[in-house]
Amino acid sequence: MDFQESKVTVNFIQEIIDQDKKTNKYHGRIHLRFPPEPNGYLHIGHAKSICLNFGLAAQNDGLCNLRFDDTNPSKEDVEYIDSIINDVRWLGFTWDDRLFYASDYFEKMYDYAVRLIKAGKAYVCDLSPEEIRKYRGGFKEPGKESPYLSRSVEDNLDLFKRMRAGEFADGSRVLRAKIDMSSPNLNMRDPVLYRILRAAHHRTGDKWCIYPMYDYAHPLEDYYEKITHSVCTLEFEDHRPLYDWVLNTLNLPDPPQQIEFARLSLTNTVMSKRKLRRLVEEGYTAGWDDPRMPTIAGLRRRGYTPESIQNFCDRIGVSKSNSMVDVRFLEHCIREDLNLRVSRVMGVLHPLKLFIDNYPGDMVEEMESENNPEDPAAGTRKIPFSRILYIEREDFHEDPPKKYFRLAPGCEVRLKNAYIIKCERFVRDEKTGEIEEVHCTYDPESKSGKPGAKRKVKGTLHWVSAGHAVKAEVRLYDHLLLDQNEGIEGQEEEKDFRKQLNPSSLEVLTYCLVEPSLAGAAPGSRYQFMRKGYFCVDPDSRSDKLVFNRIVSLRDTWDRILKAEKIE
RNA sequence: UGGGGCGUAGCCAAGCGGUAAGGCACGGGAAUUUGGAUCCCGCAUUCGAAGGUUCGAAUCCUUCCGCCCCAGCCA
Repeated sequence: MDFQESKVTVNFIQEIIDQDKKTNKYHGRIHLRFPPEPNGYLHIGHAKSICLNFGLAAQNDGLCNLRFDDTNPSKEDVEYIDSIINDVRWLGFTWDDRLFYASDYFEKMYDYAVRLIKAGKAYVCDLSPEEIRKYRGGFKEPGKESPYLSRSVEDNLDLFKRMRAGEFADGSRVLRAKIDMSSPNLNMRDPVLYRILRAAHHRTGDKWCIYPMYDYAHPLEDYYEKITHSVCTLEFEDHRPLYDWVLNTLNLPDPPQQIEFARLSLTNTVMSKRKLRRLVEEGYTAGWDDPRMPTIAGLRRRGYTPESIQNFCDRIGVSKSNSMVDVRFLEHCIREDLNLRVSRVMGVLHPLKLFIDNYPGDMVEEMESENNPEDPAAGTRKIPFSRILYIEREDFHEDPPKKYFRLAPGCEVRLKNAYIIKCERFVRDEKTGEIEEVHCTYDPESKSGKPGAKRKVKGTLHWVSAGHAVKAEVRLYDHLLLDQNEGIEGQEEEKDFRKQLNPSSLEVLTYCLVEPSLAGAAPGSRYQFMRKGYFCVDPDSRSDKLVFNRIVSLRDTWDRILKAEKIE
């Protein structure tokens, strides 16, 4: 009997859903939403939320909406709407016709505010922003009631209508909830529901000059869309009583419930919008889609697959404890994915010329190579081999360190899918002292596939044929931050942020040589450069100038041995 | 020292009164025409700490300690 591996992930939110299904809360319906504010680009932290919400919906036969929480026109822009839609779709999620905007509900929300006023639960307050702050009190002192608290319903109705009509200046009045100025939860001290803000909205234009605040708008948006489980991040925990207050005070049936989880933090990575913006605006990175950025756009350009990101998000788990996930786990996820699906090719990043002195100068052989040892169906291809080759500079050592099993004088090594060669001598540039050429002889009997190839040789090198190789630029990326920890959000000094930046997060290699099968490789296509890592053709790539991004290196045991010895 | 949360290995994270899953990282080994992938093996006598309840506690109770969030007309 063949059990289908169930893909249901259980976390504390799923447990709540299970319970709600059992009690038939919401009549068995499960409906979630991903509600970004269109004020920036999506990043891997948003991906966690996207995968959570859409994933929970999918595994519960529910639905998940995409909704723009566009209640603050002064910070928002259509540019972001487009990028967010594109990114969520790229990640692999669909919302059918359920793309919504909070701004579509402005009229309804206004009516509900009128209801609150009529119920004596909201009032227009003329206090200035500074006065409101003073009246709010502090953590230890209770707040004071607004002098405008006891305005009549009629006056409030009139004033609110005139706020909407544009009779008052920005900031001169607000609509406030009438709750409790002495609440230990500052969010309940008569929070602002509506403010006057003359800013052109990207969707409603100048139709409105008052805009609802998040705490008032969000529960209503959820209610209008018949959301059942409103998942958000931990910092909104304190707002939940207010979320519930709005719904309960308006006496709305089947009120959605807010559930909070911990946002994602990644080691060696910046995640706050503010810092991401600084990276772009101060020119540390080339833009929002710079392959070093943890934005969806950056990861996409870097070469990450949507599947690997989804898998990562599914596997890190969901909880309420602030956590810092090791970025190496993300790297593991992309390696794991690409290992199975991507073709192996040979590319030399730091070329060193190698002559096979006993190989005929006019001969070219086509060497057969498996495209992917993990996937026989990927087939094979031919790679030209000739007398003059290039190998990786680090694959030759005139005086090899111990445990080194690559090329060195007098030593034998195998050229992948070709011959076993022996190093006879090398040529050094007199002026620079740099090694310019390595001369070898080959064993004609050792051609790959032939019986003579069966000999044990300690190392295998990748190579390209000098006369056939294609030039390429390769961009190597490293973590944005040197530190494992991002640093406490908002606490660190400006200069500390700069100090944390990795000065060598980008290394551009302008003269690399790749095998000829890569000529004309399309932007977005991914390969494994054998022994080096996974690479993706950048959009900057042209047919006459290939450009590759290194997605992630291969695990490098040799590198670890070297580092371990350095420490000893 | 007001309120709301959170503490299980280096990092995530299961666990829901019956004797510490899994993954990443790390270490060792096998095999290998990628020092990749794969495969084995190891990696918490203990769950922030101390008391208590219980035959039995990471799970229940008490106290303490540590960390995070909140005083926008941002979300």
